[in-house]
Amino acid sequence: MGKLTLEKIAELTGVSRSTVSRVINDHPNVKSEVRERVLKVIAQTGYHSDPITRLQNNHRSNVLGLLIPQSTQAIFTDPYYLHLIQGITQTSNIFDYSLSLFLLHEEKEEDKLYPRILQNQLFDGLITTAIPANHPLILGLLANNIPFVLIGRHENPQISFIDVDNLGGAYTATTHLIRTGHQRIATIVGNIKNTASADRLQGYKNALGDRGYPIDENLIRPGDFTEQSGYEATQKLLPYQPDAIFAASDTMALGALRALREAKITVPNEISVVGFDDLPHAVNANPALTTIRQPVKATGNLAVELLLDILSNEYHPPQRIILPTEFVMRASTSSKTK
Amino acid sequence: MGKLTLEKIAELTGVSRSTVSRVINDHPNVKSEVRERVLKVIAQTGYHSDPITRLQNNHRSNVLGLLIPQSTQAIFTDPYYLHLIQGITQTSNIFDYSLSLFLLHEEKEEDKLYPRILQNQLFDGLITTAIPANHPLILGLLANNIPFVLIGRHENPQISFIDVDNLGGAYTATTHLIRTGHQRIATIVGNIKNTASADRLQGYKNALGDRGYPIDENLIRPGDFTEQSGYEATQKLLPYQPDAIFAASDTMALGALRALREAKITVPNEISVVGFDDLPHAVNANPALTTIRQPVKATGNLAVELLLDILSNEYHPPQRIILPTEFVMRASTSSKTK
DNA sequence: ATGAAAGCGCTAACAT
DNA sequence: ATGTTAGCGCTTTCAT
Repeated sequence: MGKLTLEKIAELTGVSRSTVSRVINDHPNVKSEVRERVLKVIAQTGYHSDPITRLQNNHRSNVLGLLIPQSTQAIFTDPYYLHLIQGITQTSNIFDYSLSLFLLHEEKEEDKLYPRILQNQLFDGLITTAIPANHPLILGLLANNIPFVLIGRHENPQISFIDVDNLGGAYTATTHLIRTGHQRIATIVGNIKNTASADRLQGYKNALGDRGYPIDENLIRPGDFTEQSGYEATQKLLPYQPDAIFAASDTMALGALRALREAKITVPNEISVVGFDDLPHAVNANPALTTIRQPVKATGNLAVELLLDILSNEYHPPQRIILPTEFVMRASTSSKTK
Repeated sequence: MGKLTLEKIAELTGVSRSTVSRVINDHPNVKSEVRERVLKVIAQTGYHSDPITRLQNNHRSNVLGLLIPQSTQAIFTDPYYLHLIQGITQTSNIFDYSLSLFLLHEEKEEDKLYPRILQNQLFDGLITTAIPANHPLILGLLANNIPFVLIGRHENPQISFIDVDNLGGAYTATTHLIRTGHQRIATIVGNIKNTASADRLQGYKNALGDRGYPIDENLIRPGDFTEQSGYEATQKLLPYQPDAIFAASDTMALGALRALREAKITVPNEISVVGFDDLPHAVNANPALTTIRQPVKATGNLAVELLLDILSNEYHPPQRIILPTEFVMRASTSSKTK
């Protein structure tokens, strides 16, 4: 038996290919009686139109791509991504899109993957994260007219993105530390390729500046969002005697707590620690972490909705969405003002 | 300017479409001088053949699908999958295939995803894990002639799979415990949907049986590969006074250690503990875990190679690959025979 | 409302 | 070695 094609269905129903095609695509111009007949034959035969040909003609695959430009190792060990991906997966499935996660074993494989992503039109739109501004992939996506949304802000006004208020969150955290009487507030910065890191650092600086506090470069240490980097940064901070540490992620804050524990420095009595994210491990930390909560899963949900919105509209002005953060006070901070 | 097509390239070069097509597909029958000219024009224009049309004609997308029928939550918190996926990603990239991971937010979304996977011919072959025998997806893959390999053995002789010697590994672990004088050897079983769990349990039983030891159902406890399940299973085992516990995964063994620590039972003096996997957290455990090492990453590597082999051969008898395990002795077991 | 026919961009069988 | 032609399965004008 030959493959079941639109043509066969047409033959069996006694109509033309065009009519069958119209039925499949929900075109209005089909007499309902004819539509019924066609649908019945389709059901009986178990016909499915060839997805590749449909893709060729309709430019719709019902697949969304997700690219996180990090090694799988880095992605899978970062609870932020876990939650983000969950949000993205959830909403994709709700809207009947498959999600396809492109994975890199090592970051340097980017060079091979990106051209493939740009060429392969096997997904309808792409979600991507943490890409440096003016990264070639971004330019390629724009040049090839591939619909995409970024997670993380971007200067380019043509680009739709969704981000959280990193600046405001960091500002709030730092201000709280100032208000509660801390004098030497240090910060551990995240991966600098990430705009979120830059924003959190800027929020920290703004808060200090607005209150007339000096910005001491010795109290600013680089990290890369890993626990280990928080640990090491803290060790390097200790000689400068900070009385508070604002870490740009909970995971790094956990590293800070470990370093302080080893140095026999009590938290929050001697040093207050604030994190960022409020992922589940923040509340399980010892002491439970004061942190800035960002809506990670909602970010993923909204990224998909935004992308689908772009896909469904012929005309789509770029959208820039910034989600708010919340300050969550737990046990790792105390007041020095009494 | 219109879209760059094969036809345009032909025109610009002064040859026919067929010739250009032959150049692109590395057909032998092209005079090398002509080939050069065509390639030059292609390079100059930046032409890329339409991937969708190529897919339609060649049935090759250079994309491999990966489906792990678990929630993203379960996948991302299981170090086994992390390593497996790394292996798969690595080899895919080496062979210039993109890897596309299909994700489920909740397991019940399977019903929606599977039909899409079966229809969408957007990948050349699929790798899948831990699927119960005669799962509808398996039947669908067979019925639709979609090339796939399973990670984990399967009865059906048409199916190619790659697995590790779970039976032998469990047998070795249990035999070692017997040889070192343990009398009441308990086991914590993994997720029963998984053939690996069944095999490890069977290996345990075989070892006991072969040495004339009784099989005591009280010493066999179900788990689901999570740390928590190992913890709970151990608590339920304690009343039956085991002197050794063989856990079907390191993660569950870690849970066992935690339960024993809380119960003030010393390992390995009072109870010996053996895990399975030898993922990095095994050696970092306290005490370091005696375990059965399985080559997780190699499993992923080989799964891809096997799949690519199937894709490249017109005739491909199903292959069944079983990788060996190794017994790794560390500090969580001791001898009772002195 | 329906059908005929052209077209999508490519491959491959068939000529020469 | 190269060109001509048909064909893939569908959508979409353009007729009627």
